[in-house]
Amino acid sequence: MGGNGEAGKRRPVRGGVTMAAVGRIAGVSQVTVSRALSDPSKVSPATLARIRAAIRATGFVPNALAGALASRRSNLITALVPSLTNIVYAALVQAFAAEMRPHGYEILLSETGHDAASEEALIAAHLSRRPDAVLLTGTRHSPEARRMLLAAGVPVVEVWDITDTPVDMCVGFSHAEAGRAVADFARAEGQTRAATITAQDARAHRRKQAFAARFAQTGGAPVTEVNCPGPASLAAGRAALAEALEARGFAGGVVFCSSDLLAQGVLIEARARRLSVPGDLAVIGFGDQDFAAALDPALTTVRVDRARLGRVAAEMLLDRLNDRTPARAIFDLGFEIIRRTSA
Amino acid sequence: MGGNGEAGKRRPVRGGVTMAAVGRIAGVSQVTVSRALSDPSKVSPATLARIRAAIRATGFVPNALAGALASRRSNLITALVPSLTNIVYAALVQAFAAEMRPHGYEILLSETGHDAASEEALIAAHLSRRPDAVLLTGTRHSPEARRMLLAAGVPVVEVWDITDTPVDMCVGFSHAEAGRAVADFARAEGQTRAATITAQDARAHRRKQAFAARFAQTGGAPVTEVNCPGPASLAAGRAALAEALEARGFAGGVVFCSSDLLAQGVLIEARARRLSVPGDLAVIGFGDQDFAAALDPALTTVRVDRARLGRVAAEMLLDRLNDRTPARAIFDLGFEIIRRTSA
DNA sequence: GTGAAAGCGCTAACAG
DNA sequence: CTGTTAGCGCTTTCAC
Repeated sequence: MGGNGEAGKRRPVRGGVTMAAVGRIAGVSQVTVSRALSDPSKVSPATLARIRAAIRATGFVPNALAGALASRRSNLITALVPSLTNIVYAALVQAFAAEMRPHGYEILLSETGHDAASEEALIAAHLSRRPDAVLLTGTRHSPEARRMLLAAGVPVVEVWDITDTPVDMCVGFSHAEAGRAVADFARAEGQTRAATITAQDARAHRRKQAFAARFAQTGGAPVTEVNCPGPASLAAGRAALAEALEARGFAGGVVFCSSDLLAQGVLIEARARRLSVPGDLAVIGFGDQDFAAALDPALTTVRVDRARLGRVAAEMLLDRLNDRTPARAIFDLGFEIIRRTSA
Repeated sequence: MGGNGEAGKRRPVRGGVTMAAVGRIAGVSQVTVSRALSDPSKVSPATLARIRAAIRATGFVPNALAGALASRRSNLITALVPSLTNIVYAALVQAFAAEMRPHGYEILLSETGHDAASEEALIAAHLSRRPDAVLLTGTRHSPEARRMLLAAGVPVVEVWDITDTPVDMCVGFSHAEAGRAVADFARAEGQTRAATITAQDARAHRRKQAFAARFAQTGGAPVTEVNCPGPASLAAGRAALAEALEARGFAGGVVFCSSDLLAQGVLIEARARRLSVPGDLAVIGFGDQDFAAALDPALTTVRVDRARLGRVAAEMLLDRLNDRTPARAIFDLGFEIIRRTSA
């Protein structure tokens, strides 16, 4: 006992103190309480003090639902990402939220799970909350989704990819360009044979396709393409390398993985097979995650500035929200190949 | 040009179609539209068809703000986690959201950043959205935070830790117990010297303290405690081992890390120093992340079923939301030491 | 500096 | 099966 825990208790009364109640206690009308909260300078110091005391005494927490309904501003930003457990998207959201919160915006976050069909339903669900802005991952959306977004009339930013025809604005980089750049890098290293290991992710597949096409076009051998069934993981990377080597006739060369995690799995599998890296196997990851540089051998990979991506997305939205015109509506953030020792 | 991109366009009219407008088109009153949406069986097939046609024609998206205000149900769950980029919390939220979404609940997510002060402000901000339930990480909250939560009168579940005095309900495990169990494990292995490497995290510190106390109490040497300044990372793990070895007089034995990531860093640093694992250095992680089993040597660690944690938290909340009494308000999920080869 | 009145777009009774 | 009447708790506008 003791404490106010009361574990297991039933739910008490809901919906608490109102501005009207606070006003009654402070001896003012409800509007004055509203003003005290939204713009204290419009209220005399004396009444302000009484109102604040009443707020403290009652534990008043304003009802943002009512406020949003009346003002037509929800201070809510809706965000849709493929996965929360993928560090790439988590870091992006983290940076985005950190930028938006100081401006009074809260983030309503949902996972789409790489599933195009569910995105539409989620967008509808989110729009029903009347967000002030929307953040989406990727630039491929159903026509109906686009229609709803346009009809909602709110700023929209699509991240992690770029397109000439965003719903509103976009910030990211060209995945096809990235794939080609890696192919050129590998060819320049003198690689003639290549394999790709790709997790289930639309953008990863675009990188892979561009890589394979360019690699072959520039004189490399046809690329061995291994697709992992689920999300990226160490184990999937190990299994994929084993498959490439044993079942797909890949005899060594460069391996381009769709994520650093996959690449780490490849590194581990290579060590288990006594293959030298980068001698027998040159390994290239994607994402430049924290651990990439600390691996042994250090992982050569493609860096995308995820935190900057989140910040830029936030800035674009804030520009629109404050009726400023964003410097650019289509922002190519680019990428960078980080050469370390694995390739 | 082309497409409906119109990148850079100004914001069009906000606040869209209302139920009243839909009703006007369908030749019914606004309430009938409401009924058609909430319980189609209460509307005749003929009018239902007309209403649906009108909804499609107008692109009507219901205003959940107004609905929540009127019904006093927001279908919103508020969740507060220390960090989104920490896989431990991300996985928990993922499982939790997956369980809640089919029941019509959306998740408003915020990061507290291990900062107790900001938690209070965030709780207030979240409560202003009138959530139907609240999920919090950890069981240590300011008195004011507890007061607000209690006053809100909504179900609350605290996760990732347990206490006898939850605000409402909790599900997790005892971090002190976990620390002691690891100490016992290490002592049983014949370890007499130990070091801890701990990231900045209140619960990690509780595990460490319990570990150190138990290790010494059972005859082990005083424990070398290294605290990392920031969040866990591979690099931090490497640096911490170096510090223990070079500056803190740790001469080998068992190393208990507050996360698998840190442990992986230790493994890498050990290899770089030509220390054998588990011979010179026995390494124990925490979390049993995906990669733990795939490392070489495979990492001995403490497993906590994060997905189950999320599911159980959701079930507890759903019980309350449906006026059922949860089977238990305090749920000890336990943990398990997974013995692999690193210790 | 303060208040009264009128909604925001919906749900919840209560009639018919 | 359908409509009418009241709000939900705020912000906005216009008075004083």
